Amino acid sequence: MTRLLLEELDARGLIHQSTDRGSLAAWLAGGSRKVYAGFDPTADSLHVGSLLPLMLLRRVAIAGHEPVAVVGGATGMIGDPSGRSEERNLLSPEQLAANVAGIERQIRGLLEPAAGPKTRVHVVNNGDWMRSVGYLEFLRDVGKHVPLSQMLAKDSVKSRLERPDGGLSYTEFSYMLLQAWDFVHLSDAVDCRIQLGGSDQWGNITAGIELGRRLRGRELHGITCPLLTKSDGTKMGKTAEGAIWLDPARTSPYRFYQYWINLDDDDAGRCLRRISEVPVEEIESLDRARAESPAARDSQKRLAEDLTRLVHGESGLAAARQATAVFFGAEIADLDDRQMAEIFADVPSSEFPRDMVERDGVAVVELFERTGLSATRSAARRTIEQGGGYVNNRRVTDVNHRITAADLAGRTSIVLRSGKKSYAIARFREGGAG
RNA sequence: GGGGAGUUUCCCGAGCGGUCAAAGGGGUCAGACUGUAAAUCUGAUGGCUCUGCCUUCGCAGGUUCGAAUCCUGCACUCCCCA
Repeated sequence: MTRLLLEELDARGLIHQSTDRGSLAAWLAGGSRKVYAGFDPTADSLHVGSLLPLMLLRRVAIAGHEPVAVVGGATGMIGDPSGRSEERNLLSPEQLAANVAGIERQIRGLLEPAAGPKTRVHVVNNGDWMRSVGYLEFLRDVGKHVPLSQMLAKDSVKSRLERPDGGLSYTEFSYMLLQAWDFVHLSDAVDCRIQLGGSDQWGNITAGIELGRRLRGRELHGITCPLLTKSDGTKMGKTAEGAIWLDPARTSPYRFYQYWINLDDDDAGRCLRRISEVPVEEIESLDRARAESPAARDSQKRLAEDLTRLVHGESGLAAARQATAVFFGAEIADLDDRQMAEIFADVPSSEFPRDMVERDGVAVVELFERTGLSATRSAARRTIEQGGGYVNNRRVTDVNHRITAADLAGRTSIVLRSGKKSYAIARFREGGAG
């Protein structure tokens, strides 16, 4: 067993609120304990926003306890109103099942490597125990023990009721009962007595603790961590292009890596502590380095490296780094088509017939226009005349240059670039469409 | 119903017979600088088979060697008086 869980969480600023610290520590000290956190199946992949609870569970595993990840196949039918300003849209059961499956896979992939040989990783779906519970039964066995006054007093409920457009359906209102019952169920089933969550989960967690006491006379514990927001006030993991996902098919390892690289200095420090596994001592020295020479971006690099390796593995990190080198000017040569495809996964590509590059080839300006990199040939000409046109990352100096087979990187492709960051791939295939 | 003002290139906005693809600003795109940031500076900004050619100034027609600029009609917008 490495560092004690609570000490580690403290050192990383991960504890916002918790139930009685003394009994929490005593319970954890008694052996390998189960600790749970829940995940909403709102999509078939988790995104950066879910990294915080996920990493909390990894820390649980690393500290020698057993993480219990609950995927909300049942609660996802309802939608958690906590931290939301509007009523959620309901997902179809099919969609939900697909989401649950995708998320379960991701969670296992991240948690299992963190667990020692004797530590079990539990990934469960609350749909499995909720489905068989009847409505009347639930009202008698659970609802009866939850005072309405307590439910109404929760911030998540109050804030919604106080809104002028005053929306909170009975369905969403009931959400906390389901989550409370999850907690009690887990304490019955696997003796799980601790729940982790973001600070917006406090109300749901305490509801479960309360229910455990009333129904079972059992002491349950809860810890919330501060919500991770960016210094500019926007949500973590959201960019202009959309959310940053953990699924490489949705967000390539390169873009994932770049997201962390581009973080503001303050955010980088906070993320290192809260979601990376970089040791605290190292983070402190990175803090100092950042204060002295922010331009080096050591913190961002370390953060990006740690998280990309964790989520996408060593090969994903290598791909992200290679792509970074290429995107920041490294000449493109000796890359096979497969590597090209990986690096340029996010780049729009167009296909052309092979004979276009035979003999005299095509004019660069035409290719810039046909790939959509430039709106018109005139625009392409201007870009090149001003020194902003690149072929395989080598600046094009002659506006009248023609692309021939000799210019191809790899067997079939060529990488065009306009300015610093607009890329397009042109592929020339035997019989390829124009 | 009466009187007046207007419609310009992505946007705002100058132009009022040739030197107008059309000032200036914004935006955008390149370049330099820089921390893969912000700011700043420089250049470009209708199209093309590009030292030239073609198409643009609400729409249609007319005057003229020549029209975004003048005339006629039409459409739309705005303002003032009833």
